[in-house]
Amino acid sequence: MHKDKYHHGNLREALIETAQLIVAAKGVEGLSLRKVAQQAGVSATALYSHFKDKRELLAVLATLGFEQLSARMEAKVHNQHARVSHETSLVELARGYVEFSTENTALFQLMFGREVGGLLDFPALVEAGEKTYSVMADCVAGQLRERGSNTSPAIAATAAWSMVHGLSTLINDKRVSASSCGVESIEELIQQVCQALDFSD
Amino acid sequence: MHKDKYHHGNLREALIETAQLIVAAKGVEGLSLRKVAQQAGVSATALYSHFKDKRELLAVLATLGFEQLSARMEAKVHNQHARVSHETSLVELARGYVEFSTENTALFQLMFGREVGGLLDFPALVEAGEKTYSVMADCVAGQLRERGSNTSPAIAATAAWSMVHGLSTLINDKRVSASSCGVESIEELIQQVCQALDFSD
DNA sequence: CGCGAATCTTTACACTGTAAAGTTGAATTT
DNA sequence: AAATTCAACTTTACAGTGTAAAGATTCGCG
Repeated sequence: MHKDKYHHGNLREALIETAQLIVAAKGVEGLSLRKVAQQAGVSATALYSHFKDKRELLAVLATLGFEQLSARMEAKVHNQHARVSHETSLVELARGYVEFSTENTALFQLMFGREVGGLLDFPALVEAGEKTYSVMADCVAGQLRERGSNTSPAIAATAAWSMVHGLSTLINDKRVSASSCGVESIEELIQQVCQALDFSD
Repeated sequence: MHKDKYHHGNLREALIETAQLIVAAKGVEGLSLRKVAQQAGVSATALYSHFKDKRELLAVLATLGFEQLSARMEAKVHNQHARVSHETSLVELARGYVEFSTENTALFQLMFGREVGGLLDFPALVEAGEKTYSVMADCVAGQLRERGSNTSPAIAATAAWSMVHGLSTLINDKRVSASSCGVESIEELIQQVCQALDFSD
């Protein structure tokens, strides 16, 4: 396919893929530039021709993560009417969010972790994050409209995002589980918690 | 006071204090054992007489953080009736939580960050985390009782914690702010968001 | 073809956590 | 009181990290 282009191939993409694999397998702290380089079959510092920093590589990974997350949530919301239940689309969106965070624990931690906190000087990353927010905000706004609520959409969106994000974090940190809440599954937990938020059906 | 005990003084406490200062000043990634040692006026590896690992030192910091956080929330809840407003104690508790997270950003990140995620094998840390949870759970349960709600206390506590924790995280990551939600202050934001949770007055 | 520039390698350095062995001095035993 | 033990601390050492600097290679363009 896309082999041996200029010098060795299109390194940049290869490095990103390798980095993604390492993060998924060993977590963020298991990612060293030298391992990425070695696993991509290239010299230790070759990376610096394509990325300014380790930070920049991480920023790219985080950006891709946000894009994945947005796509996941949108898919959930749009496919929602094909499902059995009469549940709210926010519940489905929340499921997408939580699922993403548990299926991609390390990436999720990277996206919201300390390293990215200081990475807000990467425009693409900021944009991807805002896109994620807007998916959530649109969903919430639609729901408010449907039920003729007069709550501020901005507040409601923030409340929803806070709750979904907090729940994801706490579940991943094993501080909360289905059994600790007396329900059968994470899916049910999400639905119940959304109900407490007064946003379910 | 407590100077020059055995060999050099009570190193353990001194190291902890130094580490706390460094974390507060430079963040978790700014903390290296060698800096701690140097700043405490001791050899680079002296630390290993009192801590097995860097992880263990971090676990201690996180534990102290949770204890601080619990105390802060409890104080807020108990002093609540002395305040002007007729607000719910959960709102006050949430303010305590968010305030703590913004006044101790780095520590908060440490407590819920990746390094601590893998630190659940420290019993004291686990216990301190559960204590924090129980403060929140008690507050929520009391409130449910007051208003004769039939929501499950476990679910309500999880919902409340999720929201408060998520909100803290998002504010600290600068993904949310008072102005982005169209309100004047963080205090007001918290109150509004709690209201959306259907837990305010 | 030749030249410039991008890509990649080599080498080097300061810094990290921590293992291992030596040193010290206080506490306990005899 | 002298000897011994043992925890606290230092020294030295090593492998691994990010990254700066300078050299080598090969691509694209004039």
